[in-house]
This record gives sequence, structure tokens and C-alpha cells, in this order.
Amino acid sequence: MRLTSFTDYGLRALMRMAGTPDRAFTAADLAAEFRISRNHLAKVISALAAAGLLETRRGGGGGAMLARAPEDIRLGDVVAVLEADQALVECFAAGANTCTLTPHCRLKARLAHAEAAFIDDLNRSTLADCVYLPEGA
Amino acid sequence: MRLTSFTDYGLRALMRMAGTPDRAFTAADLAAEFRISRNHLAKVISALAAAGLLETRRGGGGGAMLARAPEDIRLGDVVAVLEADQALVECFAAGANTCTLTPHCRLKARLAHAEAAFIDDLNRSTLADCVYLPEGA
DNA sequence: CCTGATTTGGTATTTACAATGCGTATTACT
DNA sequence: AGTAATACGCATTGTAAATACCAAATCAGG
Repeated sequence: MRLTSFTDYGLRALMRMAGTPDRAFTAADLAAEFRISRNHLAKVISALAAAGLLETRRGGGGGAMLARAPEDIRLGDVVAVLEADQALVECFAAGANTCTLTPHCRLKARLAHAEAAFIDDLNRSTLADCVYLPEGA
Repeated sequence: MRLTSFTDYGLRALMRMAGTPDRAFTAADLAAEFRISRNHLAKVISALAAAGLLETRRGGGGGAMLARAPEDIRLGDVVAVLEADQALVECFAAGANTCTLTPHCRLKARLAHAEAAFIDDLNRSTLADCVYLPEGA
């Protein structure tokens, strides 16, 4: 069971932004702080902005900040957005499905239920529970 | 959120075996029925046997069959065994961890809790709930 | 006691896709 | 204008899963 680093990076960025809510973070700043790829992180930020979790501003002095208060951003929702195109197993994907059990499979619904349980459990916490500040400030 | 096809194949094999509990299935038979790689499936079967979920016999007339009754094999346990070496996010892995948030991260425990919720939800079902027989017999 | 069928385990190869990099367009502040 | 940033498409890279291959161990049956 794996989440992509796309999701991982998104969570790190949100936690950091929750730590200094009124600062606009550029992708370059966050990438340097986390020592990860700036380009990759920029796409994560775009995705979070498209989902309405971040607000971004271009140009000098621009950057991204939380679109809502940390306590109004639930962790499960974040993960669901960032993992949207990840199929739990083959038959969950939109495209071709080669599983010969599919017509009579009694497992698929149970897997979907468990995935929902995972998201629901995360939704019991919000970003406010996971605030992060660098160097223990 | 993704499970490996290793796990996917293992679940398919167990469901099929639960459909005909007293037959010994060879890896070749199952691979042909599912139209998947025989070699890969053989390793999945090995892993399930090592975990005590299957009993295998080599030689002519050999194969694998369930080590216990289907109602005594919980789905969550199966998934946990087959996904054992999959880290949910980078900091869950045994090796090097590059995440700069690690010392003060308040997220990790919540992710671990959610993963447990996923397994627990699956454990509410057993193989007996997911029996499969080919061609709707 | 052979012989053929099968698992077992290790290694090598292939392949898919996430991760990354880069270039260009677009937007906006100074 | 000039500069700083996001946005977006495409190319490249890297890694790990998936697959293939091979040798050894094991067992049933004649």
C-alpha cells in the first residue's frame, strides 16, 4: 500500500503553510526547505490550487497560501484529491481491465469500502493537528 | 493509493481456491485461467505459503490449496502479508529517510492509524465472502 | 530406482510509470 | 520595461514492479 511522493510532498507543503498561515510560499522556497524537486512540487501546488485548497498568486511577491483556515482542511480530503488518479487495484482504473474475475467478483466492493475507511479515518484530523514549523520554533 | 499486482494476484488466487477447496491448483493452471504471468504468480503462492495461508506440495499431482477454511482467512491479514514491504510514504521505509519534517512530524502517526483502519475494515470480511468459481457455476 | 512433473529460489531482463528536468507562455508586482 | 513568479506541455531519467529464465530440490508413479 503506497501513496505517491506527489501526495507526500503535498502534505508536507500544507503542513508547512499551516505553520505560517499569512506568508506566501513560492515553490522554490518550499523545495529548498524540503530539499526536493522544485518542478515536481510546483505541479503539486497547482493541483492543490485547482482543488481549492490553496490560493496562488503569480508575479513578484507571489506564491501560495492556504485558501481556508487549517482546521477547515481535512487530511482525508487532501489525500483523496492528490491520489485521484491512482487505482487501488487494476479493476479500479478507467481503462482496460484484464481481470477475468470481474463479472462475478465479490471483492471489489469490499476493497472500495476499505479505501473509504482509510480516507474517513484521516478525515478525523485536520491540518490544524499537523502544523509544522522548521527548527522547532 | 495503490496495491501491487502481487497482492492483486494473490487475492484472485485465494478466491479461486476457496471456490474449489479440495483441489490442488498448480501455478500454471491458475496463471492460464487468469491470463497472467505464471512465474510471478508462483512467487505470490510461495509468499502465501510462507505466511501459512496456503499449503503446497511439489512433484506430480502437486499444487497449492488453502491451509485453513475460507471463513478463517481474513482479507486484511492477506493484504497485510502481501504488502508487507510496501511503505505507505517515504518515512515508513526502513532505509534512508530524506524528509526534513521527520523529527517534529505530527502526521506520521495519523497515517499509520489510517492504514490500520484500512486493514481492519478488510478484516470484517473473510475469503468465504469472496468465493469465486469460473463461468458462473 | 528412474522419470517426469512440480515447487522453490536466485538472478537477470523488461517494462511501466513516477519523478524530474526544461523550455515557453502567462500573469502580475515594482 | 523589467523582473519574479505560476502554469503548462513535453522530454528525459530513474526506479521498482513485473516478467522471464535457469538451476536445484522434491515428490508421485511406474
